[in-house]
Amino acid sequence: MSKSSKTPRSRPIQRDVAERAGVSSATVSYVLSGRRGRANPVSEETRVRVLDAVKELGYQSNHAARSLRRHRTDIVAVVHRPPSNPWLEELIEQLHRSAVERGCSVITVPIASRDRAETVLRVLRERFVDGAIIAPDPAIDPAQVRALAAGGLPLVAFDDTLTARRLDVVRLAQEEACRSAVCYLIEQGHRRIAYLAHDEELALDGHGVKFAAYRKALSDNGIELDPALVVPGADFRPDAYAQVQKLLRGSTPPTAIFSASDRAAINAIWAARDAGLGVPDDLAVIGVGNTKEGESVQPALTTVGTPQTDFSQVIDALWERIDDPTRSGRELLEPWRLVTRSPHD
Amino acid sequence: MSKSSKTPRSRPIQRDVAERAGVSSATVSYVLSGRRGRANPVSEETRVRVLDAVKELGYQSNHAARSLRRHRTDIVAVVHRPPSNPWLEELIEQLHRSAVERGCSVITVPIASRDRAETVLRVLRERFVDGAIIAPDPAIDPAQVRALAAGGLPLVAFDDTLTARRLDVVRLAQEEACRSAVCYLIEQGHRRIAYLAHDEELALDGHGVKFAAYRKALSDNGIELDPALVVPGADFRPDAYAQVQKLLRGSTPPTAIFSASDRAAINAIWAARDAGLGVPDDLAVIGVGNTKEGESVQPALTTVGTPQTDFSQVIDALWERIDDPTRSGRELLEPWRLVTRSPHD
DNA sequence: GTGAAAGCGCTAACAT
DNA sequence: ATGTTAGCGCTTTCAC
Repeated sequence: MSKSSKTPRSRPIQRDVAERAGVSSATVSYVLSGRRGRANPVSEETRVRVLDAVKELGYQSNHAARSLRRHRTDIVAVVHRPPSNPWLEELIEQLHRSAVERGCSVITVPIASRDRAETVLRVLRERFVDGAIIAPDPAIDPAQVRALAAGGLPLVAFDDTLTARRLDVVRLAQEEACRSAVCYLIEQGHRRIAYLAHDEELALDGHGVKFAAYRKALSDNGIELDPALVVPGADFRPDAYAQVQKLLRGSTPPTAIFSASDRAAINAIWAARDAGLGVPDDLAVIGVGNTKEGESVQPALTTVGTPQTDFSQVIDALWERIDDPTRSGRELLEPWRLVTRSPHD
Repeated sequence: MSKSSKTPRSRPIQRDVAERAGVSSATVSYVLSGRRGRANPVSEETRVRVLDAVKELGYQSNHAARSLRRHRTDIVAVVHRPPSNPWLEELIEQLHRSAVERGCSVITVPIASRDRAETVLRVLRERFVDGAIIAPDPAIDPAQVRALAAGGLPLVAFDDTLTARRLDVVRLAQEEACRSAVCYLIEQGHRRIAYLAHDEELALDGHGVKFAAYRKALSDNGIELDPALVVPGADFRPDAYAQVQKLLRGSTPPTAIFSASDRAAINAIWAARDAGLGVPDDLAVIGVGNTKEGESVQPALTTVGTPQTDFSQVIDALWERIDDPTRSGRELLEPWRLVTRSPHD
């Protein structure tokens, strides 16, 4: 009895292909993966026979076995907190384009909240991926990012506070940019400035950088924070619309809004316009993200964000770190800026 | 010399833990993964020793090895075409909640265009995941979905035409619902109805169901299709705004718009309002998706989509198929409907 | 140019 | 209650 008559498997394996082509499993591997490092090719005749057998059997290589052996998965991840946004999708798109050249696939790992991070990060911890980019403001404890990096996982994180130790970090200088945005409103004479926060930011103890920037700008200018002006809603458009609508109907409505997302800022503008208010005369609005969308609102949205969206530096940093995981940490600078736009038309 | 003095590895492996705890590698496995099927537990004392060793060494199990052995990865994927949308994010969120109970992680596989599908689907073909949900209108050739299912991959696909053979399909009856939406506009007396399409739909030869529905509704009512009224822009808000703005400035502007997404429909409404037109009097707009956001626009958006967003049936179908991949294909019905909303307030 | 064989790190029978 | 052992399916020396 030959080896071939083992218990029937659900999917064909390399050995099945080898037997069908009348070669060894090693040869099949050479044909499919190329003989790395060696110049010795497989003869054209065998190559064809193997390829035919592959097609006939519908063979697909087994990823687990391959990556166990090769110590790499050829998959990279983008870790982010939903909801998605155009900035993130551009990052993923560019990573994708770059990844195909390396024969690498891109997946995303959405993490909705910190309490869920621990379980989901298994995908990174257990080396399911060769490396990852961590998008700004993920729902992950910084300590977990450090732990992943310390574990040797190639990582590039958009983060302003993490030390660039065993990972690369991209500095956005979010707090400074956000502070300048709120100060800008104050310079325009605004005193009652509302803050439209991401839902999870208000839930966290330490609060996030954007809220910190907001508070700092107010206190630096001797303005007392009115808790009634700090509301959630930056995550979802309908929430933003409803929250702003409620604010504007209040007894002492704000004259300006600083929104943690462009998304919400735009809905704030709509809520104001639907309430019969002029923007920016009756209500000034500043968003965060510098998305294309902000350019087509009426009036165009003043916002805070990265001036450009060329992620090649970031992506290259990831590839380099994957190729040399022990490389010392690097710090990239893509500082956010205040992008003021005057009403157009 | 004991086995322990092999060449130094980058990460500790089970054997390292075993040696440190003075037990066998099998015991470590039992402690960490539980003794599946068996009732025999590990003694409390060894358990603690092993766990201590794990912590001291910072051991993380190797996913490739584990899944090679266990024939499962405990990872499921959601395949979709960017940009993301609230409906999709709700699906992912619910899948997530359900997955953690099974000790399963969720990843997403964004596929931007068909020509990129082949390479990216490696993640599914090579059994990187235990199963997948394919969101509506993915950038994948139906033949590829069939091939994946035929290969034995547990799959649940939102699709109206695929045969529920070796996969489960969720029928949305998109075309019928979209047709009824366009017919609704025609009944209101509209003759010049524009179609705001997803970018890739216009690029494809066969065109998509939404465009087909649009054409059918027009021809059924004896209205000739004006190519000038079929424009892309449904993917990105600024594009939608610009396209509608251009349409409205044309010599013979449309009186109604059928948009392939709520997202774009809402921007169509704003383009109209910004152009000084009344909605729906001067321009009627219908979207697709039945998103929450459509409720807070002024006027509220009439749309086409799933009335509810409880995905438990779909998610359960995935788990059942993963547990029994040979189960015959099932057909789920979540038909889209026309959701008419009159101007509110 | 091709094959034999030794693992990659883990789990699960089976033995003790 | 714990250890021994035989692989999972693949890649990669090394020998021919």
